[in-house]
Amino acid sequence: MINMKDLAKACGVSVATVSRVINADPAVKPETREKVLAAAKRLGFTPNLAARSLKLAKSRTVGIIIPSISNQFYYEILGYIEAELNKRGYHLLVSFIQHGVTTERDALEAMSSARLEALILSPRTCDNGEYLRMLSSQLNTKIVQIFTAPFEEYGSLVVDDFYGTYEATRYLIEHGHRRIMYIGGDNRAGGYKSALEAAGLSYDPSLVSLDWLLEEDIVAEMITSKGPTAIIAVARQAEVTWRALRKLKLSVPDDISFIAFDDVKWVGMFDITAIAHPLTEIASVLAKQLFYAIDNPDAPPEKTVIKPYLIERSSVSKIK
Amino acid sequence: MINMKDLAKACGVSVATVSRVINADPAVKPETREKVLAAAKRLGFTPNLAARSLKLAKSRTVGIIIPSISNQFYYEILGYIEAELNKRGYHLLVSFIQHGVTTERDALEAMSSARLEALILSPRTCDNGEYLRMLSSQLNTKIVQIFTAPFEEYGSLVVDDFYGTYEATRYLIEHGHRRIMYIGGDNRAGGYKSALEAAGLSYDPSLVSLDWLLEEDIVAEMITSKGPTAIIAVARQAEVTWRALRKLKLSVPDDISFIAFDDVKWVGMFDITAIAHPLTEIASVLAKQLFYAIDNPDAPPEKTVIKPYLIERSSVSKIK
DNA sequence: TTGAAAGCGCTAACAG
DNA sequence: CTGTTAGCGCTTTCAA
Repeated sequence: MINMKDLAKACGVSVATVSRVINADPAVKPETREKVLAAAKRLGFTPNLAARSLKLAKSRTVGIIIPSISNQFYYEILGYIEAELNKRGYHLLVSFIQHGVTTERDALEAMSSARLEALILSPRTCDNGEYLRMLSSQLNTKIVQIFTAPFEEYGSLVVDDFYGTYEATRYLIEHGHRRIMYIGGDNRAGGYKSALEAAGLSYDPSLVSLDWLLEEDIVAEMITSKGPTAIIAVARQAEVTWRALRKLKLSVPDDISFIAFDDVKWVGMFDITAIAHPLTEIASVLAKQLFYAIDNPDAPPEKTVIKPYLIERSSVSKIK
Repeated sequence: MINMKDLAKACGVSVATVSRVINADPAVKPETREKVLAAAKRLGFTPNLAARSLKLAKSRTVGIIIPSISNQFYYEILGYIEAELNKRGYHLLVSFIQHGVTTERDALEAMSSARLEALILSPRTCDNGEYLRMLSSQLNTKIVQIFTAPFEEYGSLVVDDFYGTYEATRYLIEHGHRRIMYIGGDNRAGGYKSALEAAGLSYDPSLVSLDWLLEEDIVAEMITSKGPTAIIAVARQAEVTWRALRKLKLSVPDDISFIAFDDVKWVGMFDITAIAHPLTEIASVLAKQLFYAIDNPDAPPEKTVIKPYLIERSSVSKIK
């Protein structure tokens, strides 16, 4: 591969000059610039990232660790982020957590040799705090937590789950529902309770399941025994619940109303009212936050909370 | 950040020895190895990828360019591939093509400075042939085409679409269907025709649409006017067709049978019989092919064709 | 406006 | 078994 030395020779200038041209240093005589640029194009010169990284101690690379769950969003965000990075000449290094195959720690270790300028991840726990601290302090990698943010000391971008569940519940109440079942995580249950309270309804714990590994049959059983008029179900549980509804041959929204938290493809295909994450907003805020952190190494970490919103479709009926 | 020199000093050995230990060179006295390894762990040493890449003229990095369409598969494959790369200490650099934002060319240019050892992509056309040739010859990047393979000269891994459509058609015929509609791309239409012929049925062009940008209403119109007993629809068209069926209030499989080409999430949720790509197989073959090409730079490019398979669900009825 | 030269962290001869 | 050393391609200071 052709390098700066070759290019310099071909142009009859020094490597220093070539470097200046490639890096758009204005202190180069226009004619020289033209000459070098032309030769670079003709010879197909591409600067060697490794050499540059080594010299500058900066990789122009951002890493992202994708957890096995919540795939959907990550994927959609990925493309957007990469486009933003691209604009600034940055690269995107991706690492996955695969249940039973790779852990977050593996991903972190894999990433660390790349001397990332920033790292996007969704830490489930504080387990790798020490490692992250090392990345952050030793390698100067800016950490941005997304969706989940167990660490106080790093930047974060999370969705207001409380608000989302609150909205879903409020919407159902507004439509006349009183016996509303909630099947989801603990973190979002608060919004459910809160909306009930706000409407002067009592909270019935038997209408709530916080079990993450819930099975179809159990949900079906819960539905038959408790007889809710509406259900809010989150993420994977939404899928399980939907299957349960089909198994029970309950028609939505005639027999029962349904709201899914997380507007994924199948939810739309079934015309299910959903709480959605504004993905492009998330991605754009993420990109902004990322570069801000990179450009201002000493600024305190930014923390953003983004509100989800309800997409009204046809899975909720009005009860008089 | 701590480097080999620091580590060497801390252990009272030379950088060469440290390098040997880090690279698992067996020619190091066990005690020395232990000492270095312990210090490396204690001090949190991570080899600098940039320096190594520069020195070895190898990046231990594989790139993948993700086209805006056919997202689903890419995403599922991504995680798998990355796991394989990880096992060998390789990294995965990802670039996206975004309609109206980034072109394949942009992605290629972004990637080229990373000195990839291999590049996975789905070239739609031969447009960037020259650039790929440069990557391949100058940077020694091994090119692997996936799903589409317009270039003869590089390795490829494609799915036998002909076979998939053939199987779907055969399956429907076996179930007694005679008026089968096909809505999909030109490339897969052959299998449809072929299966009809094999069954002694005549090919009716009015039952076929090869329009990639088909609209729901047009499909609905086609269905009403032609009255097929079964439909095979591909990828995005499957979605459009499904919506059309719902709009027509046709019940599947009672009123009409349906097979989707590409087993994506929603297809499963609707319990639709589908032609599926064996994603884990694709990913594992891809990984194998990738490393084979990297490890054997002079071997001729491998070309693999993978057969899709039919997942029997409940969207096809038997006609007597 | 340009060039010479040092050095980023690592690997791999080569020498011992 | 271990150390010395050159050099990968680039940026940047200093000097001209």
